[in-house]
Amino acid sequence: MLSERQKQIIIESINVIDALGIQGFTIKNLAKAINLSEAAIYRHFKSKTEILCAVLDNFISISSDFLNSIRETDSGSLEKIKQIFEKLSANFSDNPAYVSIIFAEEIFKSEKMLSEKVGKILKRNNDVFNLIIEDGQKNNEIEKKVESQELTLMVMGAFRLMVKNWKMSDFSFDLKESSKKLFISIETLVKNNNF
Amino acid sequence: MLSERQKQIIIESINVIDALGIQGFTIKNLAKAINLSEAAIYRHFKSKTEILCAVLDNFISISSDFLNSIRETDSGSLEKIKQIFEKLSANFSDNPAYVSIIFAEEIFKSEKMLSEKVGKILKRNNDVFNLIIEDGQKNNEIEKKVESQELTLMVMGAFRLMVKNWKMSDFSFDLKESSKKLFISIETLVKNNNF
DNA sequence: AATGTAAGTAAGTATTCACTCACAAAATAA
DNA sequence: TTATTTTGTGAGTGAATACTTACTTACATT
Repeated sequence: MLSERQKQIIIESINVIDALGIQGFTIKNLAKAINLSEAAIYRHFKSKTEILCAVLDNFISISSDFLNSIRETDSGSLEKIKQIFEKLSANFSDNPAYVSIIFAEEIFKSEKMLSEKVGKILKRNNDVFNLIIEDGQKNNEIEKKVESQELTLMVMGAFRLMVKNWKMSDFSFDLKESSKKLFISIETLVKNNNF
Repeated sequence: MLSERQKQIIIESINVIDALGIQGFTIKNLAKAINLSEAAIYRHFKSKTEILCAVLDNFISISSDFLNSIRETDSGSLEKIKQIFEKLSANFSDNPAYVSIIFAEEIFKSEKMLSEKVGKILKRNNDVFNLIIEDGQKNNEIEKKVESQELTLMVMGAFRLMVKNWKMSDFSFDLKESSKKLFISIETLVKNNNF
């Protein structure tokens, strides 16, 4: 289990990366953010790589719980996608620093173990959407003229690009509102009307 | 104008960033890739930031020419999108290292000027797609139930995610084929059938 | 042949990096 | 109280960083 100090280090690491980029993520800057000596950091993590690893594991565990809880509900496929959009946009609005971590896979290129972990996150998210959409097609809820993998690309891709635009614009629009609007558009396009 | 040596430095910079990430993009590694001394680099660029700046300018000029040439043709909107998809996927297939640069906006966080430049690239690409889609809606070629900005998010977002997946999978599938498939799916969904 | 210049280098500079170590204070256990 | 463990620190380490300096070489122009 993670100690309180370790959790704090993870949170501040995300903040430092968000503010200064991966090049600004140094032990010195991290220690300054926590108001601790550099040496003290090493009482809680044995290396910088281990900190980055913990940052990713933290994200994996949070999003796993969330995705599983949605998959288990007995709502329809479109309703599930709507819930994912709502939850994710709410989370990012509350904690914008997370965006830097989640959409900047290149950050973790330094270590093979880290970039593999990121690859798995991306693949798992893809699989979750794909399963939901496949179910929707079987239930005649979602358009069947287009393969589920292509629909997944559009749904995930559009959401990711929206979040990226939000960040690049310095969070100048309401992400939750945009997210709602995007979902309605997606629903309009992919809903099966021939049934 | 850029000298031959400067062009070489730009190309090798892209290769180094692609291979080692932004953290591995050091003057030492760059010099090694060109087989030149570190000091010699500074005969051609006065700083590392200036090299990164040249890398971005190089990309801007290439893609500007390309996007403008497509916008000027008198093909339909969907045909234009198809051409963009074809051209981009062909370019990435020929020069995979470029993907690292174009989809890794975080690389350029170190300097404000660089990150602004990246923001402008993203916005311009968005505007190009948006204009094409708006035209298509006016001509009753593209579905009007969904706003053009939302369609733009889906088209650009899906394409970007496809390229990202390609890279994360170590280029394990044929990008040009996937791109073709994605376009057909998009066409199926957004084509106006009520006219 | 003499001169100017572009393009190169070896060997530095100062600074920053991740990380270590000897030791001290504080919390916990006996 | 005393002993032990946990958590902290200041002052280092060697390696790496971007960049500079003093100097050399290759070559074109006069």
